[in-house]
Amino acid sequence: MRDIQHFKDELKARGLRVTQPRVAVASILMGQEKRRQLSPEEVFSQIKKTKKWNCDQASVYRALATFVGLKLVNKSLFQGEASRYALAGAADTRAHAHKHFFKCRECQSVKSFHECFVSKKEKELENLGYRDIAHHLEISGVCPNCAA
Amino acid sequence: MRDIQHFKDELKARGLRVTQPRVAVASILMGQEKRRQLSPEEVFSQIKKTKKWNCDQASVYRALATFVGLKLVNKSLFQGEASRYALAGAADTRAHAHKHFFKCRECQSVKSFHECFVSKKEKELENLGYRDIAHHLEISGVCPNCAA
DNA sequence: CAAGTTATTGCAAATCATTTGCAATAAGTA
DNA sequence: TACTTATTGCAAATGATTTGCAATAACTTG
Repeated sequence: MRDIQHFKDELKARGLRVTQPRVAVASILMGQEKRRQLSPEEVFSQIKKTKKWNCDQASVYRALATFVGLKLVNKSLFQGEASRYALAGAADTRAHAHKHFFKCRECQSVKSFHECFVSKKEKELENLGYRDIAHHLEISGVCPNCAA
Repeated sequence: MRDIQHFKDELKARGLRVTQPRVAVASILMGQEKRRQLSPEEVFSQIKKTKKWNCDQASVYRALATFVGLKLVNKSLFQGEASRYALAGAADTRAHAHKHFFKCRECQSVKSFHECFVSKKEKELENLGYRDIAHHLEISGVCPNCAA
């Protein structure tokens, strides 16, 4: 699960090619501590640092989109900011793959909640016939530190 | 509350000027049926239709931002789309001012929930010392109609 | 109500994240 | 090893939103 091989297998399983940019993006995300979320720009610059080949931003965007499609990577958005990506949970812990974040408008610190406030509603909707439900939640404010 | 005068009063109360773009933006939003959400572009083109003066997009954006700051207008986002704005609830029904939406990826129809799934969590955070908490939630998927 | 002050505007140009067209390239296949 | 085509790198385009700035119009005050 935490192995690059998993990514390769998933790609092949869908008939997608295991390419240099995809492998690089996957490794970068895997290399983050506690699944830190990275922006495409951050991923890109980390790849450039290795100088293994002449990678392009567009390819990073494409690779990230591909992985999101494969549900191997989660995308989060904070209003007015670049999107951020992080490894999705292991396939067998899908329930915990989804997290929400609080972001402090002062110090930019991020606190994450390991619970999903919407899942209950999503199940309701599914029972009503809704399909392929996805959601994005962003919470912001001023953290206790900065409020003081 | 549903009167343009309310907007004017709020502006004055904060030492902001009652200007042509602001009044126009407020009226447009008030003119929507069931608080339909409009994009800045939609607001702008409606203003242009009146041809009352030579209004600029930038002024619309600024007016909307101003009203959001005054909490007279709510802003919603759907990933990858322009932001959308609608009148906030009346001041005395603040609790219901906040809504969430489900958007169908096929037919683009929007269903709104008159409940907030996050308010409970927000209260918790407030008790922990967090301040000025705000959030944005977007739910998307395929509605029963399109799923069929 | 006229003159003065300055918040706001219209306009144009700039950002910024993200996307796209396309010819060149490299991954998977036969 | 040659072939087919998905994917890339590059460059340019998008599209929403923002910003600098001089001109203007809202308030304030005398």
